[in-house]
Amino acid sequence: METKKILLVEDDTNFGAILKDYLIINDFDVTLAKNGMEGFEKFKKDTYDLCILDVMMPYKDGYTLAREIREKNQDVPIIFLTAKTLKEDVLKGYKVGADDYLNKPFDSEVLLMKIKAIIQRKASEVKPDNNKFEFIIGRFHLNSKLRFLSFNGEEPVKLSPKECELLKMLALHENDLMPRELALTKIWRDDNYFTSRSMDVYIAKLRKYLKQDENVEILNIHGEGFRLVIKK
Amino acid sequence: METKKILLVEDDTNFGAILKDYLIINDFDVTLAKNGMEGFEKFKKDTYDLCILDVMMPYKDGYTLAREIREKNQDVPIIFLTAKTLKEDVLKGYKVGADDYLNKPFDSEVLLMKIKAIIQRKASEVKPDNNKFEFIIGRFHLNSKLRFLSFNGEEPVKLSPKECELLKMLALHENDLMPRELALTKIWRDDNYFTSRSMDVYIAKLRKYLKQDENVEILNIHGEGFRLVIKK
DNA sequence: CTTAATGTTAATGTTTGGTTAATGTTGTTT
DNA sequence: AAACAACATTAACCAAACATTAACATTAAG
Repeated sequence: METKKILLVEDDTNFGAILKDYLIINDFDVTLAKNGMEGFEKFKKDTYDLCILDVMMPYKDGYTLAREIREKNQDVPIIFLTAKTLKEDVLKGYKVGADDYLNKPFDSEVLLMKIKAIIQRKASEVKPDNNKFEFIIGRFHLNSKLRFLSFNGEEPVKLSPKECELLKMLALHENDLMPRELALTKIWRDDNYFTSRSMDVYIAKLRKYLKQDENVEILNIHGEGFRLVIKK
Repeated sequence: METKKILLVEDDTNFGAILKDYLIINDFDVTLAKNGMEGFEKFKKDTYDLCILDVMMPYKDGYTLAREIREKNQDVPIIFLTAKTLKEDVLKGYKVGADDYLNKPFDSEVLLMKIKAIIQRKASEVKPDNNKFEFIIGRFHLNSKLRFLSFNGEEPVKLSPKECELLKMLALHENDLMPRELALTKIWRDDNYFTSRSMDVYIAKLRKYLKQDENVEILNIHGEGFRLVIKK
């Protein structure tokens, strides 16, 4: 399974760092934010599989942050950490859309268990939503579930995961701009010089496949992204 | 929503009765059992939407009961109630296939919240037909109840439990992707490096059986899962 | 012009899968 | 309680698939 990204928002710097390290050791990709403000900024900049929020924080508490996150994204799982055991708080947390609730001090293994359970659960829920997997691209036919690309109904070629996701994303923006940044944050889940170059390599690969059909091509929009054009 | 049936297994008669009444007031149809034995009997006799099991019980503890229930039914949600907070117990519970874990004393509203969340979640999960147990796979015939696999109507071979479940799951996704993760979470109830390798070993075993029929094969979709293809 | 962005191919690095065999585990028989 | 049978997991080794990085060429934009 690919490494999952976790946004951890915790104002206790010490505790936050320890928890972050523990999660990293357990194969998660963890981003730590020290308060609600920072947490929200980081949330907007990237795509996370899970958010772990401390409830009691200065400036912006966990509930408020959770509500903001929910506005942007109804699906990311949220786990609250809290020292309080008041049931009103627990209920409030669930109301805001929490997936789970942990009282401090908690056992790290239990947290790990819950994280795995929640991520797994979400994975199976998201599937039906993600169910568009057949695309017509000129005389090509893409099946992004089986990662098959066939030309003119011929024997299909197999695409690699990245090739496939990228082509799918281009197809979703057919004849329109597919921003570079979008592909990088959604597919590469990271936006830097190297992932960007890696993406260019994949564009080249896709062009090679697609050149069979002279009416299909991937154009670059300098500094912005790419455009899959399909002439008719 | 129609009334949901809950099986409540709790040896403390007093507490059990109170909890039962509370749940009935909240529109659930509750069956109370006083111990693991009785709980299992009642489970077999009816179909429940949820099981709430006390962990500490005489004769048959909650874990053992959960395991027996899981053998019969991989899908019913199970919630454990326990006075113990030992992490080993919590982990053990999750391993047996628990959906949640509540420490006594717990707040009844919180329990209600969890029950609703869990029932809703299960309802939204797509259910492949679980009662089906006869499959035609090319010239093979699989009976997943008896765990028999026969070729061309010849004398059947006996499959091990894991071989059988895996083949069944592949057959349920005939010619389509059977995600790795699905098999791991449903059959192995755990998704890690070792269970994943274990699954690969079983794929190899199945391929050995299936190679008698040149029109049947198990293909890999790198990083995603497997595909049982049946050429016609 | 000059710089930053992109195009492309090849080389290098990393992860996943295929397979067989050895080792654990569990429950049953002697 | 030793031996076994049936099954499951782990180890080990290899190959294939995939992804990233490097290197160099080309192009767009100010």
